[in-house]
Amino acid sequence: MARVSEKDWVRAALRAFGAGGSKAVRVEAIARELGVTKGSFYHYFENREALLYAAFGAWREVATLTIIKAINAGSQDPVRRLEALGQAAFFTSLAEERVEAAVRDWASQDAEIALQLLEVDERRMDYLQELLLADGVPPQQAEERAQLLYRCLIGNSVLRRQGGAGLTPSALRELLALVLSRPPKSA
Amino acid sequence: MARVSEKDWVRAALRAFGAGGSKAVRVEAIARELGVTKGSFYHYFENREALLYAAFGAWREVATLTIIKAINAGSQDPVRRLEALGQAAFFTSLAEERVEAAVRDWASQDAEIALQLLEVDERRMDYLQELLLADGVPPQQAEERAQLLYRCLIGNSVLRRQGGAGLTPSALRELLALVLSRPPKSA
DNA sequence: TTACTTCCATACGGTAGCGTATGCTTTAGG
DNA sequence: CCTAAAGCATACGCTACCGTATGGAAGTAA
Repeated sequence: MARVSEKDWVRAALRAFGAGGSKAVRVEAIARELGVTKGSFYHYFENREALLYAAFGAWREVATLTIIKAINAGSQDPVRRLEALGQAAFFTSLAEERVEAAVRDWASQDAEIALQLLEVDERRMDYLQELLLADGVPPQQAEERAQLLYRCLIGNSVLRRQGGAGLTPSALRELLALVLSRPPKSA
Repeated sequence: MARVSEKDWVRAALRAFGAGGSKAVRVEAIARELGVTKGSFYHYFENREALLYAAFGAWREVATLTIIKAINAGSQDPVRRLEALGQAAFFTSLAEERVEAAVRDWASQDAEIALQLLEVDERRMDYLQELLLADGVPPQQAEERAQLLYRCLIGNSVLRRQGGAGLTPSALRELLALVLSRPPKSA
């Protein structure tokens, strides 16, 4: 085995993290996986917690911006952007979803992580709201529907991760039709 | 300390499970909490796994039926039932949500649990679909919207558990208005 | 009481994991 | 080449678990 860098440790930690949550990030296990011993680890990191936070930082950087940038790089039409976002949520790799789920799980034990995760969620919902506003949904509804839409995406991710079927394409269309509809005024 | 029953063990296990997931269900820790030693545990259970499955069974029994029965015991009007269900999802104790989240987390590691959890989800979605149908939503939309609504509830539970705000009452009203609306035919 | 069962304590062996101490290699600079 | 630092191996102590073996105490029934 060649030399192992700090980034190698973080990458491997993210893999383990996605596979089994924060408790699965074990120094000695990852060392074996990388073909080295703990000696390497404690050369780069203060302790196990430091590795976990580093892994979280790497995830966080990607989680908020990558998708949004990818969407924005596509069509200018907000409707198409919403569709693309739905598709992205639909086809996102399970590996990434497992990491995000593990982050949420970890957040329930670590207040600092919980705070930062909240910010990620806020930013994503703001983006959804922007798209809805850009499509002419009134402000009041746009905010509420962004909350609803985001919760649908989260819920869908949860169910997919469990092996349940994702949303059917037609249900996805229905979702977009609903959140983009003009206020029905009916109850 | 008085004698400790098998049910005491299961109850305590559920508490630990909700607090820290399946890995937090530790025989010796729970024994301390109950004021006994492992001797008691291994008298009632084959091993740790048996306790976990017993705890899951207890959860499962409640998770599917309790809410549905409570709703059905209320108003006959499907709209009011949906509202009540939204309120229930909104006000459900965090402790119960944490247990459910821990179950979902566990399911990602245990195929047997994953299967049974899938059935729970199916049953709940069927119930939602029934309510929508009973309110005159066309079959096609009812099925899709049941999926959407359920995902919203799951997503909301996830966010609440993280310390995020739950749905605002007005967003909840908007959600119900959307899933109950007549097919808008617009996109 | 006696005898039997249920329930639990004590003590042990074994594994997995964290963190530390210490020194051996390999690499880079001069 | 020589030296210093970076990268890593080895070995240790420690804790937290699981599971087992065994006997004792407490309830119950005759």
